[in-house]
Amino acid sequence: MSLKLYNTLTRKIEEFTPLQQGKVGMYSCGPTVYSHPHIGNFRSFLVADLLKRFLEFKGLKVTHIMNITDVGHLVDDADEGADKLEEAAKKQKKDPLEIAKFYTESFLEASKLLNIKSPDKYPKATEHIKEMIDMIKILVDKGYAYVVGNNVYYDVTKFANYGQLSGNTLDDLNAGARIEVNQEKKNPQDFALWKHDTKHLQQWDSPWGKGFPGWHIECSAMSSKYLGAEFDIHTGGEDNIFPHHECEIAQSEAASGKKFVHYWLHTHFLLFDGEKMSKSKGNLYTIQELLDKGFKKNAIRYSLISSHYRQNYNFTFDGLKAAEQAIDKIQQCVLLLTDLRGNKKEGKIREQLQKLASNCLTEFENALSDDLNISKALAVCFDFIREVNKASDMNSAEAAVMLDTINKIDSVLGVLETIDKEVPDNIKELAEKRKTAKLGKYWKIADDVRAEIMALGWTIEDTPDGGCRFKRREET
RNA sequence: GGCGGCGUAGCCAAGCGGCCUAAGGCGUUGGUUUGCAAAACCAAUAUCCGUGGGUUCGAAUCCCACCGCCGCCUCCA
Repeated sequence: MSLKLYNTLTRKIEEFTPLQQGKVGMYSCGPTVYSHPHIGNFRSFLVADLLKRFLEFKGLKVTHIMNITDVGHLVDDADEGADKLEEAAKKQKKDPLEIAKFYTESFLEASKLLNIKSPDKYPKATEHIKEMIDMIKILVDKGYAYVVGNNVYYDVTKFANYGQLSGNTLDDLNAGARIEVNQEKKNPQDFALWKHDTKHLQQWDSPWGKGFPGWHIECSAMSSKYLGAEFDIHTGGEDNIFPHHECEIAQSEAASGKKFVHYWLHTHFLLFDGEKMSKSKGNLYTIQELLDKGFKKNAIRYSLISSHYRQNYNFTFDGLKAAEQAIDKIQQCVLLLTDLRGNKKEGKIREQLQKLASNCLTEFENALSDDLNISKALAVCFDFIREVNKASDMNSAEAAVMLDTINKIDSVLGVLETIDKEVPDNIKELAEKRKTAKLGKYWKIADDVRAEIMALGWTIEDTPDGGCRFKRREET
């Protein structure tokens, strides 16, 4: 089944056709590294990860780029004031790059915990100033941008399609203007490509004097450098639609004369307990804070990807607990299958089971092909698991097929732990002790030993064949 | 003010005109299994999809009105 995606640009669900057969170029707006990223940021990054993994599941070769913004966007409006990185730098009395480095590491660490596949490149804004300047020069040469003193602005009236992505018209924007008009600009909506400000800590030389780049140009410059002027997919949070992505389109298409991005995907905001997350409400949790509360990292991942990306998902602690249980259910099935596969029970793969597995994968793919219908995909997964649990008479070849199916599903979901087979000797000894007690029907002793094993952080479960299975109650 | 979305069981959440006497997960209750557990399996947990109208042979799904909630509109993923 072909992939269908909702394209913000056309406001329609469209069939996805890559520019080059079998290959996909994908750009995701990454973090601005001035603070620890929170779960809301990560929902957007996880949606990009889910999409990328699914494209790969379908056999496409994905080139994925995610920028790291280490030169700040401006705090107030696009024209005045300090930028966020600079503010953090001043507050902490540190160099902006030091701040950026610190939070970049925090971001990368959390990404790793959430099992986000590393993009092919994480380009940094400060390492692409030259590319940005080159693009600004082109825009000035072509007449889309104008220079006023040491500043360069983009003239939005020169770009006919300005507003196409967000649905804003210049008239609407004029009417709703909430900020004071900068006298230098020809039109209130014109945005800065290059700014001069002697107070700014980060400054670079340019044809227009010392200054720093505007806050949209980096994505235009870096995406074209790594993916070409025209590419397939661009992802980001819903708030990026305007002005950021609108301005990106204006810059990129004006500079190259080509269509910029074919499919725009925007993840809606996460709510926490039904409310918008914000600093003032104190509900902007970071990954580390949730781990500190005892939640598991894959439960966080599961929770954040388990609802549709174009829906405001309501994130709750209860939801996180439910996610832990759901993952356990899959994990438990993997344990069962691993045992069955190792049982050396010979036999052919029964047609009925072969079909169960292949149907599961087909339906899973169909579900996600429908604009990433993850709820449906998870339902397929759990239906499959129920059937597998019922077929406990499987031979090892059959178990291997089922295991393979779950692993393929998890190549997209990315929530399973690799099963740690290393059971410590002391746990094994206790298990032996319990077994002996059980054989002698000394139930009290057997139960005490089980409690002891529990206290050591392991769970012991008896299997029907008289053996037992260990599970470590994982720390996060 | 402009634009957009949502309201489905105790909770989360699919379904978007007939296969719905409404998926799936979590939770709860009962049962099977077990020495007891755990896990698993079975069954029950919405006769109905915010409210009121309408269209239709047929609506959770389309239209209208109303109520409630939420998001975006140059800080934000």
